Amino acid sequence: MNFKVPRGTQDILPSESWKWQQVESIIREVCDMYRYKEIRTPIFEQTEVFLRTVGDTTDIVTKEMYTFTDRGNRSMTLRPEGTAPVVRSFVENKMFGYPDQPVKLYYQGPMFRYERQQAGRYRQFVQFGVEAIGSADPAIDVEVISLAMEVYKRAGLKDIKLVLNSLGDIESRNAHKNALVAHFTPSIGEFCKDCQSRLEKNPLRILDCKVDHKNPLMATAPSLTDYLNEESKTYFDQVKSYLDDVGIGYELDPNLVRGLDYYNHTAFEIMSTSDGFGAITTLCGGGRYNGLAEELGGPAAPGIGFGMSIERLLLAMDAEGKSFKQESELDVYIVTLDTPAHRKGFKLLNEFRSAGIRADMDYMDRKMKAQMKSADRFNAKLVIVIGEDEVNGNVVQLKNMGDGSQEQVSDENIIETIKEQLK
RNA sequence: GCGGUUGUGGCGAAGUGGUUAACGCAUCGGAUUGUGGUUCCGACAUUCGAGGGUUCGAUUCCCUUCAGCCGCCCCA
Repeated sequence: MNFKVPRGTQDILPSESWKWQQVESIIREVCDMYRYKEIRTPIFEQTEVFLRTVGDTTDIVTKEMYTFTDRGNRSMTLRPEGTAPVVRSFVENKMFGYPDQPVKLYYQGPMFRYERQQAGRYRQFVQFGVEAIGSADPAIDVEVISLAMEVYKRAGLKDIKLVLNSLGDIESRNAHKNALVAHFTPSIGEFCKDCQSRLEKNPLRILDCKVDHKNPLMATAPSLTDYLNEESKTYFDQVKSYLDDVGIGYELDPNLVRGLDYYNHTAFEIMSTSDGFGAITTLCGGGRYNGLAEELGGPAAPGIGFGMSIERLLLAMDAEGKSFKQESELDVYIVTLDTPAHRKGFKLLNEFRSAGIRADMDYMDRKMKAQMKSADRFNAKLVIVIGEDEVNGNVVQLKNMGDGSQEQVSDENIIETIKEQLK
């Protein structure tokens, strides 16, 4: 029997995991800079949390959730996204009563969606996200966007663009939705079957259909922008001018729709424009969700946030030929020639590590030459050679791998000498 | 969920209905009895994703299944 990782999941091996750690430290630094604090919520929630918020007609809920019944006969779901759990926690822990408002949180961890895998899409993926809850200031929409852009900037990405839209408030959105349905219903038969189901589920999506885009009804369809009421329009204008103020460029896309029901007003995506990227170019998606806290049983608390996939960030870096630099793995590699030397080396090894020196040695009983090759492969700065003479003389040979120089050092002085050479 | 495509050693990659499954990289050993990144020599797949079938015989043909990749729906 051969075991494999479940479809759509992956092992992140040491050859990759160090890159993840680099991204994670960028995330921590940027969030610290913006004063966002980490929150860690469970990996599964009561199914109802997602049904009520994400929307029971959305694809996520209807066909992508990992839902199971636990032994207490409760319906649980592996989280498909991060916002609903965070807002659930906000309400449950009464964060609306915290003195420092808005509450600014970030999270990072695996999300689960049962989808067919393709480039940049997995069934378990890691999402980093941010939520600012409690403020309806358009400036904080821009703070959140700016935070995301800063992460990409520090990762070295250049080929990215911000795409922006306003979904308006509930009133505007419903007015527009009704107009769309009225516009398309008489002739929906001319459209593809995807569009026919979109008419029911999410009529806005008909507008960016790849199959029917040349249908004349598309050009004459009511635009969401025209249906924004005064308040929504004003809010959107303010977001745009704050973006201008901080010098973040954007592209307006009146057809930009998010796949979760809880969004209103600001909606945005950050996409890769790099060649050689697959069909999935969205690196980050987010928006405003006023009303979500109430939906989860809390007081009215406006919020905005985004989610970004670490996998896609790494993919975008590859597509742009960007890479983190790998540091030297080792300060010292200990080469030993026989059993007594191996024992002495092992003892020294432990002393080195206690002294804060990164050290390792051979455990495969390899010949000296092979041990030297290992030291080279690990990019060790120094090598210590121990043979019969060194054991008897209470000394070691200390070799600098950079310039090839070598000196004999007594056992008592070895740690001090190494630290000196590592400076 | 739908369509297309691929699956040979740690990695990359040839190949054929027939008895030894190229080659390259990596690894290990030796040339050099205690010193790395070069060179030379040697070793390294009872096995060709898994299961079944056809056949005297299949890694090569057929079926099923699993997985990867690309795309659709949708999304991070």
